[in-house]
Amino acid sequence: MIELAILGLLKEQPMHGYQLKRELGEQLGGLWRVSYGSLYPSLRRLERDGAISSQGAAGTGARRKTVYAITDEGERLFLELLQEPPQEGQTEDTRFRVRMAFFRYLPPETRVRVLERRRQGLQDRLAEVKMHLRDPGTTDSYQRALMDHARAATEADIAWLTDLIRVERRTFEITAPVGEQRRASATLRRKERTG
Amino acid sequence: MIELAILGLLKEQPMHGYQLKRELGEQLGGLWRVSYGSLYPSLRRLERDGAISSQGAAGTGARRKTVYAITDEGERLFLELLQEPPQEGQTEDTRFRVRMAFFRYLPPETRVRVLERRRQGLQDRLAEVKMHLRDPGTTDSYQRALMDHARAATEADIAWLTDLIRVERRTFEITAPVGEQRRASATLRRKERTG
DNA sequence: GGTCGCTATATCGCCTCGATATATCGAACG
DNA sequence: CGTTCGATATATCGAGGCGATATAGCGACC
Repeated sequence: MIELAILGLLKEQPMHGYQLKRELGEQLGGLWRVSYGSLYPSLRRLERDGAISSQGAAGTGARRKTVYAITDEGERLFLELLQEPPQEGQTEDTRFRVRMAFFRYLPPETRVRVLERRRQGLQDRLAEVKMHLRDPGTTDSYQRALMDHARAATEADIAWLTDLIRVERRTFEITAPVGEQRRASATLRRKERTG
Repeated sequence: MIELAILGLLKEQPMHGYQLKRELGEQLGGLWRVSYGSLYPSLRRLERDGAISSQGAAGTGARRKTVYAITDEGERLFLELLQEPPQEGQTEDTRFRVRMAFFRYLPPETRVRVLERRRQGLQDRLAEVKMHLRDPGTTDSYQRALMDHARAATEADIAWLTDLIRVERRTFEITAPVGEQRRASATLRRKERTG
């Protein structure tokens, strides 16, 4: 997940670690902040895997500024991570946010697919929460309040996504030529079963 | 955080690991699910620190059922963790949820204090998000949509908390005798400066 | 001229997580 | 009767995330 964010920023311009940390805070609107303990090991991994290249020097001592740039392999990896299916862990919320922050690099068709997968995930979660609310075993008022709030928040999230999807589809239909449009609609209709 | 949840469940009755994992999913309404990779090491730590005690046996081979029970030290630790000040990390949301699931073990006065600290944290976050929204540098429509959604969600959370606090205060004022009430109000007014 | 705070890289230990290994048990099936 | 399946139950592995902290050059300010 942090790899996706790093690659997304390096796609715009080469940067050094410290700068990446700041930008990650600003670009993503404080929605997520990385720690050095995650950042530097990730840079090592990415370089090891050939997704980024470093060119050190420029500055003495602690002012070294090891500048990292994205490679072709990195560009490929970026697009792969951007479309990756949801992993359904507890970090999935953050993962989705980071992905959406770089949506502009995906074609409208793929954007809609990612958004719909996310919505499906939330609908599953909503069903689960509702089931728990129906369970008469949970009598603790605070636990019920938590669940009810989770229900409301999830419903709001779903409504927001539905709106986004609608807007995205409209852009898509205006932009795409007729042939493209029909093929894309078929894809959209098919996706529910395959996911 | 997982320690708090384990202690909270063991407070009600002794349990073995597998049972704990199930209960954590049910009791907390699917708001959080623990993995074995977190559960068993945590049980080891808690036992090492004397917060829980295990009494193995009962069953042959893999059906051992190592039953864990909370100790006096565990009860002390539980209350300490339950009131612990916010750490402001990315896991703070989950931490708050787990804490609130065991609110019944805290006196109303302390509950209000925890809720208000949480609200203050969210207000800080809201201010940050709003600042980012005001920044004209962020032109990406998806990033702006994310921030605006974060704003709305945070505002909804704050409103929810405000409501909870109001209800909690009312319960408090009805329950507490006059002397208690005055002392408690002073504590509440003082808290902003000390935190 | 001292010290405060920002820039910058790096590492430590602890914890979390998903996956997986291992093994027992009851029920279901033919 | 055997066997196969799924639930119960404990445990560990490697990869990775996180907060704290170390180190050190640097400009600004009084």
